Amino acid sequence: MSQTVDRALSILPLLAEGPADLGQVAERLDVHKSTALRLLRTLHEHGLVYRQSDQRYRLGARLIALAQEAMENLDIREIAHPHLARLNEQCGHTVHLAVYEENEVLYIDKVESRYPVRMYSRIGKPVAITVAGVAKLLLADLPEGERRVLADKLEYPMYTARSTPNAPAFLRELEKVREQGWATDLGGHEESINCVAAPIRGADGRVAAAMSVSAPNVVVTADELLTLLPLVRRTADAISGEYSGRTPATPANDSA
Amino acid sequence: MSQTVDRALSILPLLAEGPADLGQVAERLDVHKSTALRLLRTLHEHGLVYRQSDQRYRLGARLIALAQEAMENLDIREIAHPHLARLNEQCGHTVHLAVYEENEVLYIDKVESRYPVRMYSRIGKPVAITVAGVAKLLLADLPEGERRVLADKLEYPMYTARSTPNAPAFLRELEKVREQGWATDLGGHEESINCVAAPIRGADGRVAAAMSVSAPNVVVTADELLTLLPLVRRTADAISGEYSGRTPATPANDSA
DNA sequence: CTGGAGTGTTGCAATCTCTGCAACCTTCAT
DNA sequence: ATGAAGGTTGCAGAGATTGCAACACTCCAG
Repeated sequence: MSQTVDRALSILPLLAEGPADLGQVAERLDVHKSTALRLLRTLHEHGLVYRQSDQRYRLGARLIALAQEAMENLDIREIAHPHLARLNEQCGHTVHLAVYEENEVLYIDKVESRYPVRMYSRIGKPVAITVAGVAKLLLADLPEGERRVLADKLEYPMYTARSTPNAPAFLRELEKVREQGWATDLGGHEESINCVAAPIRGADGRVAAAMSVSAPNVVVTADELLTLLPLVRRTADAISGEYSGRTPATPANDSA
Repeated sequence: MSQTVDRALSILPLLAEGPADLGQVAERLDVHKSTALRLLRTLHEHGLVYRQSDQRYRLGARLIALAQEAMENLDIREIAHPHLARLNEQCGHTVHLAVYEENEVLYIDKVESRYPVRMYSRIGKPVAITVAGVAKLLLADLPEGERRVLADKLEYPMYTARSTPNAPAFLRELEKVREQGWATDLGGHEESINCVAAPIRGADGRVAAAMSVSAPNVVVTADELLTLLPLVRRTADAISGEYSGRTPATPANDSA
C-alpha cells in the first residue's frame, strides 16, 4: 500500500536468510543501488539492520529487542505461564503454548522436559502447521470459509508417513478436532514424538491459544501420553478461565 | 533519510509499549490519521503489526519470527552454544553470551542454572550496560574515542550501592577490564548476584562477544565464583579459537 | 427508533518525497 | 600504477505520499 515502506520492509525477510551486501539487496528488490542504500540507511537508523565489519548488512539487535517486548505484551503468555510450569512439574514433559496469527501458528512459550531427551523447538518458531496438535486446534476454530481457503493455500510436507497428506484430509482432521475439543499429533512431525493438545478460549468462546504436552516414544508411549489428556484439558480450561476473566487471577485453583 | 519509512518504523517501538489505536498512532507520529492508517496497513501486510479483535494494533508475529531467524544467523551463537552448555554442566550456574551493537549490549544466548534459584534475564533483552561484566568487556574494547563518547551518553542508574555511579568511574573500570582481560559484576545490578565474564575474540583480535557465569550469593559466595575464572577464560578462549578459524570446528578440545 | 459522537476508511489534487541516473570516491587486487 | 568492484552523493524529473473532506460504521443516550 505504500511503495517505499513496502520495499524497505521487504529487506527484512531477505536479510533474515543471511547477510547481504548492497548490490544483492538492490538486485533482489529490483531497484537502483542508491535506492537500496537509502532504504538500508533508514532501517539502520532504527536499528533494524546492522552493518557488520565486512560492510554487509544483517538484521539488527533492535529487532530482537522489539520482538522481546512484543512477546512480553502478549498477556495470554503471562497468564498461561505459571499453569504451564505447574503442568510440567506434574508430568515432566515438554509443554508448549502457541497462537495463530495471519496464516501462521507460532510457539510463544515453552517449558522444557525434565527428561534428558528433549525435542527441538524454539519460542518464536513457526509451527509445522499441518500436523502439530496446537495448530489443528487453532485452525479448527477458524470460520469455515477461512479454514478452507487456508487449507488450500498450505503445503503438506510429508515429514513422516503419518503426516497429513493433503487439504481434504486436513479439513477432515480439523472437523474431528473441532468436535472432540482436543487434538493429537502422533508421529506426524517426527516419527518418534507424540503430543496431546488442548484449546484455550477467550471470553468470546473463540480459541485464543492452544497448549500441548509432547514426549518422545522412548520416554512414554502414545497411549501413556493420552492418559494425560484430562490433566492437559484441565490446565487449558484453567488458563481459559483466567484469560477470559471468569476466574480471579489467583493461581493454584482450577475448579470453578 | 527516508521520511515515509522513517515514520513507518517509528510505529514499531511505539507499539512495543502496548497496543494502540489509529488515533493514538497518528497523534504520536504527528501525521494525519489517513497517513497513519496507510503506514499501519503496509506494516500489517508484512506481518509486523497485528490488528487485534478490539481493532487496536500491536506488534505482529512475523516480527518474532524474524528476530528468531536473526538470532539463528549469528554464527557466533552457534559456535559458542556447545561450549556454554559444557561449562554449565561443569559448574551448574547460569551462563550468558552477549554481543555489542550500536550502543547496546544484548544477551543472545543463555544456559539456565541447574540450581533452583535462577536469575531473571532473557535472551534478546538489553543488558544493564553500565554494570554487567559482559558489557564492560565489550565496551572496553571499543576505540578510545568511541568509548568516551558512549560513556558520556549513558545513564548510570544506581541499581545497588555498588553500581557504577558515573562516566569517569565507568571509564576507569573499563580501563581496568581492558588490561586484565576479564571482568566481574559483584552485586552491581542485583544486590545478591555476582558474575565473572570473559571476552571472545575474532580473527582480528577484537572482542566479538563476551560470556559470563552468574550466580546468587545464596548458592556461592563471590570468592567461590571467582575460582571459576580460569575455567570461564578457558571456555571463552576455546570459543575464540573456533570462531576465528584457528581451531578446527571439532568440539571437546580446548587446548591448542 | 433516532440522533450524535467517536473512529475508521476512501477519492482526489497538490506537493513534496523518492527514484534513477551519472559522476565520483574508496578499496582492493593485479 | 591501473583497473575493477562496490559504495556514495547531487540533481532534476516522475510519481508516490500527504492531508483534506466527505463518507461509512458502531455504539450509546435520549
